[in-house]
Amino acid sequence: MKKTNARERLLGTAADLFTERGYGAVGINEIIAKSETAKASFYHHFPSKENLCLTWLEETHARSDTRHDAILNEPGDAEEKVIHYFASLKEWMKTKDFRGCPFTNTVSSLDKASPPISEQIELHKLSIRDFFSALAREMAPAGSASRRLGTTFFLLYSGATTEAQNLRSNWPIDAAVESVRHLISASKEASAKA
Amino acid sequence: MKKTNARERLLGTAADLFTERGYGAVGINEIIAKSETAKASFYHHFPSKENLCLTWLEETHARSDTRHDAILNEPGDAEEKVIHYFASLKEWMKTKDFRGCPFTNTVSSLDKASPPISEQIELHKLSIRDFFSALAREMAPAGSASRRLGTTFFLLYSGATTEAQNLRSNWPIDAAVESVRHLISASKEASAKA
DNA sequence: GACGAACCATACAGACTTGTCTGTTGGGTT
DNA sequence: AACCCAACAGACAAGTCTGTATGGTTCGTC
Repeated sequence: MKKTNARERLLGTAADLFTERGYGAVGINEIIAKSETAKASFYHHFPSKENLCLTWLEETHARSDTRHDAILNEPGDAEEKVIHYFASLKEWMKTKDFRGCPFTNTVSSLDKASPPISEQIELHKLSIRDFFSALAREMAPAGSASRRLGTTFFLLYSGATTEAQNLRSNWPIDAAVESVRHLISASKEASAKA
Repeated sequence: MKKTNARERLLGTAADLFTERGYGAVGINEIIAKSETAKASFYHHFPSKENLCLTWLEETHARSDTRHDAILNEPGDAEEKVIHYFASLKEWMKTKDFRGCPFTNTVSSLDKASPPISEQIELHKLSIRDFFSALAREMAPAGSASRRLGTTFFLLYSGATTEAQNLRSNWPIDAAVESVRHLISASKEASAKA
C-alpha cells in the first residue's frame, strides 16, 4: 500500500492537501499522518515546511513546462491547441473541486514573503505567458499584433481560472473560450484585409 | 487619538490587516492589540472572527457597489470610463503593495468553507461583471456582441489583478488596457460595417 | 559481520490560535 | 439613587502550530 519512498509519499500527500485547502491551512502534522510517515523522517528529507512547498511548486512547474513543450511540438492547428488547453482547464477545475491555480493560491495564503517561493511563482507565470505567446505567434505571425494576442490569452486564462474558483462554476471558462474564438477570427479577418 | 467607537476601530484595523496579509494569516489578538481594544469588547460586537471577516467583505462590497453606480450615472464616454477604471486599479495595486482582490484572496486563504462568506464573494463578483456589462451595452448596443464584450472586460480585469499580484508588477494591467482598447476599436469597426 | 543511511515512534519545547470568563470603570437614563 | 450598557484589563482553557531530540529498527553494501 505504502509507496516505498517516504519522500515521495510526503510530496504526494502534501501536493493533494495543498491544492485542496492551500498552503497556510495545512500543517505538517496532518501531512505526516496522512502519508503514514514519522515526523523525524519528514525533517530528514525537508529542512522546513516552506521548503516542502517550494519543492512541490518546482515539481508542478516542471510538469507544466514539459506539457507545454509537448503541445507546441505536437502537429495540429494552433487555434485548436488553445481551445483544447482551456478545455483541459475545465476538467482540472471539475476534478479539483474548483480550487484554482496552486501558484496563485499560494501567494494569497503565504503568511510572510518568501523570496524563493515568489521567484518560482513568477517563473511559472511567465512561462505560461510564453506558451500562449508562442501559440499566438503561430497563428498570426504579424509582429506586434501576435504579441498582444498572446498576452490577452494569458490574461483571459488567468481571469477564467480565478473567477471559476470564486464563483465555483465553469461558466467563466466557457466565456473565456468564446472571447478567444472571437479574437482569433477577428485577427484572421484583419490579416486577410492587409 | 482613538476613534470613540470600538467597533469602528476594530473593523478599520481588521480591514487593513486582512488586505495586507490575508484573512488566514491575521489573528484577533493582533487585531485587538493594533486597534487598542479589549478582547471582551471584540466579542461583544462580533460573535466570531469569521463574522468579522463577513462584515468587512459586506462593507467593502457596499462601497464598491455605490462607486459603480456613481460611475455609471456620471456623464462621459463609456470607453473612457472603462479605461479609467483600470487606471484606478493600478493606483490601488501600488498603494496596497500589490495585494490583489480582497475577495479572491479570502477564498484562497479560507481554511474551511463558509457559506455566508462564499455567497458574499459571489455577489460581489457578479456585481463587477454587471458593471462591465452595463458599460459594454452603452458602447455597443447590439445584443449578443455587447454581452460577450462585458464578460471579456470582466475576465481581463480579474486576470490583470491576479497576475499583477503574482508578478508584483503593473504590466499585466497595462496589457489588459491595451487589449480593452483593441477590443473597443474592433467592435466599433464591426458595427460601422453592419 | 560491520557500517551507515533511511526509517520508525514518541515525547517535548515554546509559541501561537480562538474563544470564555470574571470583575471593574464610567457615562447616561429613568 | 438605581440601573444599564459599553468598554476596559487580564487570566484562562484547550487546542493548534513548527521544529527538535532521543532512541530503536530495518536494509543494502562493503
